[in-house]
Amino acid sequence: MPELPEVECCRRALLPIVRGRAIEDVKASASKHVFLTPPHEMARGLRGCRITGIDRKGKYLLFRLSKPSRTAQKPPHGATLLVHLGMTGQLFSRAYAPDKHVHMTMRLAGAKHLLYFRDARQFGKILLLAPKEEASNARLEKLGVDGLEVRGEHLWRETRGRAAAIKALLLDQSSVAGVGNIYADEALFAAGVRPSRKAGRVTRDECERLAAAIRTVLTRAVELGGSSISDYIHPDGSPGYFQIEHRVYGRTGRPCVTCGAPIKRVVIGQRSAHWCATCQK
DNA sequence: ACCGCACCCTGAGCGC
DNA sequence: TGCGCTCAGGGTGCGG
Repeated sequence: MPELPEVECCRRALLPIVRGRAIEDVKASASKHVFLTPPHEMARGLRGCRITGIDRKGKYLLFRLSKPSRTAQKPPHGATLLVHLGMTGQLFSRAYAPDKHVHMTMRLAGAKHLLYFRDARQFGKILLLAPKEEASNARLEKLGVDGLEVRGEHLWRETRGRAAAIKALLLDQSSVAGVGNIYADEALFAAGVRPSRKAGRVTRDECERLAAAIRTVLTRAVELGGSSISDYIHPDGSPGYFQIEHRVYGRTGRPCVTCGAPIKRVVIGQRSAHWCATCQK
């Protein structure tokens, strides 16, 4: 499911459902792939915590937790539940009959439905961070500038001297965090830059256009609720609509919306890249 | 430091 | 129906 817009939509939809609620019970599967914190430890650590908020960093969701202290003082607990949705991860809270792909179920005090984490391919990750671990967490530490805030100057610095394709660099979360395959293709089209261009050959002017395109595309996608292709749906089960505005992604062979030439597809960095040979230089 | 590739896992869709 | 193949929005880790 998840690039930045889908993760952000998930965050916004879940926030009013979970904020302020206590976690009464947790059920965890035995998946070694999904649980970076062992399931037992995860369940034990979460039980009794209150969810105070949800932040997002790139494609990660950070559930902020506090634990009522038995001693009268109340220093913030500060633990964080880190969730990455991978390719097929879903977080949702609605009437649902769990199947074999559900890896974690949380019962929240006073909530209408259970909160589910489901992931068929198990590329998603769940991790519990102790209060002081977030700052030193390698996964979070390596994330670059968030896609919604990327500037041309940043892209210019990141791309200098780089021989890899610009698309490969956009997919690298340590340069720009949150951009994935769909939005990289869409942003490159909007900026008129071929995905295969060596990053180091992208001009200063194009870096400005590309950064602006990334921000615009991501912002618009968030407004439309993300792209619902394959199995991405909102926490309440409703779809997003940005796929209607895809101009190159998934449109191989169909006419370019600008010039009519057939959209091409090539593989870059083990991922398919979609682009227009006329409009993108 | 950087780059390209193999790999992790399951399901859907296609041609035969 | 079933088989074998390709494809899928993610990231990590390795050798060169």
